[in-house]
Parts: sequence; C-alpha cells; structure tokens
Amino acid sequence: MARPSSIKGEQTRQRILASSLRLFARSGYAAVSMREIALDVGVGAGALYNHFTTKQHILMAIMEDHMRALLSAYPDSTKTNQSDAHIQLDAFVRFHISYHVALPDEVFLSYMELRALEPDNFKIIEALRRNYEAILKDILTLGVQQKQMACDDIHVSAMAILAMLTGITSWFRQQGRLTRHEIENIYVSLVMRSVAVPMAGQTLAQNNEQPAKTIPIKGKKAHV
Amino acid sequence: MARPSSIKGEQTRQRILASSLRLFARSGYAAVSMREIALDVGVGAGALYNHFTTKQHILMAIMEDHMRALLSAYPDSTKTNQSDAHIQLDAFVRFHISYHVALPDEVFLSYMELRALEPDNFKIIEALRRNYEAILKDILTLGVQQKQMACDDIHVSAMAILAMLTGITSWFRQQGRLTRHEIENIYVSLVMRSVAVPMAGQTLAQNNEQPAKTIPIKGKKAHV
Amino acid sequence: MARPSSIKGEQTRQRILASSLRLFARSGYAAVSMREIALDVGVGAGALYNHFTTKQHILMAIMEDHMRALLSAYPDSTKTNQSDAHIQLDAFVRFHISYHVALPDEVFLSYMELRALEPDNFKIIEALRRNYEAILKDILTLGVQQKQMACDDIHVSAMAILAMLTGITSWFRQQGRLTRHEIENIYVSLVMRSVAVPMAGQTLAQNNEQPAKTIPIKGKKAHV
Amino acid sequence: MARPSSIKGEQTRQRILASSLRLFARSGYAAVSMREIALDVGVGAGALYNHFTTKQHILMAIMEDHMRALLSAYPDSTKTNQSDAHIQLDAFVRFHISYHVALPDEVFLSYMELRALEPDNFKIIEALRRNYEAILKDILTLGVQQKQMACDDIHVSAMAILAMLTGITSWFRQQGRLTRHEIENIYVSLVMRSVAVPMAGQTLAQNNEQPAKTIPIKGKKAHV
DNA sequence: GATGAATGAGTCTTCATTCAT
DNA sequence: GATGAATGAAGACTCATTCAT
Repeated sequence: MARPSSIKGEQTRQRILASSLRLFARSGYAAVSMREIALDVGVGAGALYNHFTTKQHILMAIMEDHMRALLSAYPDSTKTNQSDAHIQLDAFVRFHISYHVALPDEVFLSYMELRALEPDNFKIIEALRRNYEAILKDILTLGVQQKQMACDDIHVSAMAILAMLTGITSWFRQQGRLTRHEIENIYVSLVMRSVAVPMAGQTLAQNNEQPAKTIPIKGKKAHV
Repeated sequence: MARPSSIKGEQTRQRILASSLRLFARSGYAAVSMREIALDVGVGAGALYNHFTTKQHILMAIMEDHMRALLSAYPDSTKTNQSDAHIQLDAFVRFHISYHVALPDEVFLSYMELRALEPDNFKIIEALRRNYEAILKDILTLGVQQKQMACDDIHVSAMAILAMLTGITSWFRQQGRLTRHEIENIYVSLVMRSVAVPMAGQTLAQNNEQPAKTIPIKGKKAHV
Repeated sequence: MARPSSIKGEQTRQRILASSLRLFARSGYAAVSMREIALDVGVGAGALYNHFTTKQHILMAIMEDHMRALLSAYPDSTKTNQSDAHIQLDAFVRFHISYHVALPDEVFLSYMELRALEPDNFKIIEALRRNYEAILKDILTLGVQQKQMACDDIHVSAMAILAMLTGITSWFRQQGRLTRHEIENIYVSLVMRSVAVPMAGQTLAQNNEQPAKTIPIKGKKAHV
Repeated sequence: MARPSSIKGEQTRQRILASSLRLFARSGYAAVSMREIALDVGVGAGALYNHFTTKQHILMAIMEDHMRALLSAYPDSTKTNQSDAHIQLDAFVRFHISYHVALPDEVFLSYMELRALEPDNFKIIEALRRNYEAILKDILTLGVQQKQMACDDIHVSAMAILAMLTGITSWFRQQGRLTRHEIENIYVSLVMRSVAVPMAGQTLAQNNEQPAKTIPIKGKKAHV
C-alpha cells in the first residue's frame, strides 16, 4: 500500500510529500486534512493511500527524509582534515544557516511537529536530532580542549546556539533586507563571540550561585 | 454569553483557561477538542460556551493575557533610571529567562499557535509581540550609541538573541542539571559576548560575499 | 458518552436498539451503516454516539440484553418442584419456542452475528449461551438417569434439539398456516420421540454399508 | 470479462472462488473486501475483475455451484429402485450429513448469505434450495403413505429435520470427540424416532395449561 | 491476464456548536 | 451556570470498481 514503484506512482508520491510539507508547515499537522492535501496534489483523497498508509506516515516520511538528508549533507570536517575548532564552528554555522534557510519548511516542520509524532516515530527522529546536535557539541568540546573557546556548559551552549541559528527561519525571507550571506556573517560573528575566550580585563557574567548581586561591568548593582 | 461575573462563574472561567493552556501547549490548538477541555475542567462540553463563545476565543484569551502580562511585568528600566545598556541587557536577559521559565506553557503556546489565530486576532498579538521585541532593540540601539556594544544589525541581533533565549523553554526542566540561576548566568554570558565590542586585534567573522575559503582566525582577513 | 439518564435520552437509546436490531437482523451487522440506523431512528448520525460509543457496542447491548433476558425468563423447573424429566422437557420446548417465536430478530441476530463480536465480547456471549444449553443438557441427563429417555450422547442431542427448535424462526411467520401452539405441539412430539426409549422390536436406524453395523437400540450404549 | 478460458486464467478463477468461500464463510460477505480476497489469492485487486464482474458475482458463483453440486450428488433413490421410506430416510440423513460435514463452508455460506443476494439471484438459489427440500418431503410423504412414519405436518417436519441436520456444521469439528460416522448414527436415530409411529400407550407431549390439550398421536392427521 | 494508481462514494467516528431543560 | 442530547459538517480511512500500461 505504500512505496509505489512505477514512474507515475513515484511522481505522485513526491507531489504528496511536497504538498504535505507546505501545508503542514503553514497550518500544522493536526490542522491539515487529507482532503486538503489531496486537493493540493490534484487527486482524490483516497489516492493518497496508494502511497502512504496513514497521515502519520506522511509526516514521518517528511521528517525522517529531512533529518537523514541534513546529516548526510554535513561536510564532515574530520574527512577534510580540518582540526581547528574555530574553522569547524565557522563552517558549521554557515552550513546550518545555508541548509536551514534553503529548506525552511522542512526545518520548521521538524521542529514544530515533534509532538505530533507517535511515540515510536518520535524516538527515531529524536535519535537523528541528537546525532546532529552532537556535531556541534563535538566542535565546542574540541574548542574548549584547544583553549580556543570558553564554554560554561557545552550542552547548554550547544542548545543555545542551535536555537539561535534555527530561529532564523522564523523571520528570514528570501528577497528580504539581508542576503543569506550577510546573515551568515552576522551569525558567525554572534556565535564566535558567544564562545570567545574573554580577553584579560574583559569580565562578562559570573554569577555562580545566587541572585546576581553584582553585575559584570563596573560593579554596578543590577536588578533581579 | 462570555465574561460571567459570579464567583463560581469566574472560577470556572479560570479553570477553562488553565486546562486549555495545558492541553493546547501539549498537543496543539488544532489537536485539542472542546470535549477534552471540558473533561479536563470537569464540566460538560456545553458549559464551556457560558464562558467563551468559541474555541478561538479561548486561545485568544490565553495569548492576549500572556502578552499583556509579559509586557507589564517588565521592570521598565527607564522608570528605574537605569541608563547603562549593559546593565539593561543583563536585566532583560534575566527577566526574560525567569519569566519564560516560570511560564513555559504560555510562552510556548504564544509562539507555536500564532498560525492558529484568525487574522484579526493575529494582528493584535503581533503588535504586542513587537512591543516586547522593541524593548530589546532599544537596549541594543542604546548600547551601540554608547559604543558599549557591537551589532552588525540591530533587528537581526535582537531576533537572534530572543530565539536563543526563548529556546531555553524547549529543553529546560525544573529539577534538571542546572538551576535557573546557572542558566541565567550562562545566557547572560553568551549574550553579552555576542554583542561585545571586539578587542583590538580580535577580528571575528567577516565574510561579505563569498563561500568561506579560509576561516577568520588570527586576525587574518578571510573570504572577501 | 453512553448510557444516558434523562427520559428523552433513554427513549432515544431504546429506539436505537430497536432500529439496530431490525436492521442487523435483516441485513447483517456488517452491512448496516450507522447512518442507516440513525435514519431509521430519526436522528443525525452523530447523535448515536451520545448513547453508544461504538457500532460494536450496539450489537453487544442487543445480544447481551437478549441472552440475559432469555436466561431470566426461563421458569426454572427446580423452583417449581418439577422433577419429572418429560414434563421438564415439554416445558423447555414450549418455552424455547414461545420465546424464540416471539423474538425472532433477537434470536436470529444472536446466532448469526457471533462472528461480528470482538473477542472479549464473544467470550461473554458464549458463556451466556452455554448457560442456556446447560438447561437442556441437565434435563436430558435427568431423563437418562430416570431411564425415561434414551440419549446416545447428551451433548450432541442437546445441540441437535436446539438447532431444530431454533431453526423454527427461519421459516415461521406469525399469521402463517400454523399457530404457535400447533407448532409447539408438533415440536414437542418430534423432540419427545427423538429421545424416546425405543420399544422392543422397533428398529430405527439402518446403516447398510458402513462401519456401525448395529444401531444403538435396546438400551445399549453406542460409540461415544 | 468473465469466464476466462486459458489454463492459468481458470486456475486463478478457482483460487478466487476458494479464497472467497473461506473468507465469506469466516467473516460474512459484507465484511470481506475485494482487496482481502485479492490478498488471499495473491493477486492485485484489479485482477479479480478479469474473472468476475462483481463481488456479488463471486458470491453467486459459489452458491449456485454448491447447490447444483449438492443436487446432483444426491444418489437419487428412484434410480436405485429403493422404495422403502425408512431406508430412503436413512440414506438421506447420511448423505446430508456427509456432504455437509465435508463442505461446511459452502453449506454455511449458502445458508447465511442468502440475504446478501440481489433479488434475482436470490430467486435462483431459493428455487434450488426448494428442490433439495423436496427430496426430504417426498420421503416423508412416502413414509406416511406407507404408514411407516408419523408426521403431524410434512413441511414442518422436513424443515425441522433439515435444521437439525444442518445445525451439525455449527459445532462439528473434524478430529473432534465423535467421528462423522458416530454422528451419522446418532442423527439417524434421532430422526428416525422423530417420525416413528408411536407405539400404543406411549404418550409423548404433555401440555398442561394451553389450548392443545391432546396431542395428535395415534396416527391422526393434524393440521395440514 | 495482471498491475497498481485512480476514483468517488461510502465507512465509522469526532468535531464545534446549539439549546431545551 | 450547567447538563446532555442533538446537529451537520468534517475527520481519517476503506470500498468496489475502472483502466492505462
């Protein structure tokens, strides 16, 4: 009932994936009906079931395809013999932005509709997602080891950076004020500084235990 | 038909809002039925309509309440006569994190279900949202004017920082490895460095036009 | 969602059961749609679900009600101090026929749609059915003990008699050529003779070419 | 479009009939889909339509084949010059049981799914069924004429006997406690006694409170 | 003769909403 | 203010059937 083989069948399958991706991203998985998808594809609603056994299967196909493509698209820097953490991080940021800006629907969907996945499917996608996060964590770990980066907490920093990068798709528009390249540069800058080893005398935040009594700069008291 | 005034009625209204918030946040607006809400409240489905004319009205009430509360909770620094941008930013980050970590469902919902709002409602919430973003932009603008901060693009930086901060709720768990305070400190550090004025000789990213051939370390100008 | 309590609700529930019984009996459970039932009842299709959670629940309600009513309607002869097996059998046959002729749809349905029951429901109905069969078996057992009846095999005879009796509903029509009473008499006669102790010299079965050369007359027990 | 002639085609046709028979008998005509049949046959759903124009045609083919086979399998006793009614009845009972026990699915289906037949098809099968019933009625009529049998009502007795015999398939299992032969003997005994001419003084039915006070024994003809 | 993709009506069930009580 | 029965449209999915390949 799924995975057609003929040329025509495969074409329909791809059109279903494309329509579903767009509609799910626009309105959310739960808010899109099979009829809407079929209408968008240009077939009867029943025809969808020649290609996917379930609405959930469509979602899963989109997400899994996306995550696998993302992972295999990343130009593994170990292969390129690049051992400098800064260079790796720069490359990662640019790769992430390019990829995510090029495929905003896939990214948005894969983030927003995790909760729509049935438990078994969720586990699969979560595992793939963690593989991707591991790439960044490895870079940060390397940078810290090389004393080229300062990280209070690798995990938290990685999540923060990814959230920041992925958030781009929520406001970036092709043809917008900034080109993808300008944005890449801005974010590389943001990210690099966020893990930069502070210069002597340049104190930043340091509030280990208690409500911030003192605030990093000039010792002034800060609200909280 | 809405906004009852009796004590019992007001209590039910609040229970409806609380149940809806939790359910909408967990499963998404479209995936939650009025019956589920009623069941969670402990009331018949029809009773909901004594308090809200529509499922959409419940969503709107939650979102609008949240945004107004967020805005009025921010301790406006102009009132506190605080004119230092760093201190303002530190305060903003801590405020944002505290508030968002304390009310993760409201935050998550207000971000995720914008698309579930009917156009007129969307406009209202968007306006409130922009008011909040403006707070951060004003701080960054001030910081740049004071030459205490370096920002390639105020708007982009604001969005990046907000995405980073708001992303916390997607992984933060009370009782987790890190306390809210530790996280605040880490993020203050991340944010501060991300807009830090680079030290002399500390060049960061600068990739105006081309795919990164070489990577910007050690003061070398890269990719131009 | 099931078992309404108000008067109107209970009335609708009964009308659903009545319509379903008739339609299921006429066309078979699988061939009757919820819409057909709703149309017959005179409500919208969705209203059925205020009274029964599932189509299967309707079937189960009909069958279980029927079997329990059948069992509690049987005038237990032990209570009436009737210890003569012939009289008990006479009474059983008349009871069975009256009851089954009076409720042909219930009987037919309970026999025909056993396969439409989900496993758990099937077990429940099967247990009730066996309780009923046990009544007849007990009578036959008693008759054999009292040497008033001859039975080659209690179980087989009971099944044969029940099949014979229940088969009436497949051709009996009120207002037909025979009254219910005439039929009762005919069947009492058939049944009584089928378990009658054969008279000396009265040869019955004749099996010419096959194994069983001699047939169980003369009180001899045959192959069991 | 139906009745292919090639060897392969004929084989598929037979496999369709066999699969349909089993599935219809198990779950009922209405509950079995063409896809299920195709799956069971090991063929695409569309292929069924090379052999039968309609699902109804499959059912009809099974039923008609069965009824015609049943009728032509009966070893007509007039051909065998057997004029004794007892011997004919013995033979009929054994034939009926053997045939029905050997082909339980066909028998069950032909009984259960009469209602699934469209009117014209129903008429055809009904006519064949009456031909078969006529065989038994003729035997009983002969027996009564020969004063070897006592029958209150030929039609009713015939239906009762057939119901009793046919009911066997609902509980008989190959490999069960009783062999087919033992069952044949038991039923021959039951049937023979049910139409046995009662001995003088052997009272049968006893109907205490109801109309028919006396029961038509002693060779009196009752209600015809 | 078979496939598999398609159709369009139909399946059971749930939806948001209404309203008499 | 709440109930529970009702509606009518819509939900995901299956149906028998067709037909180009």
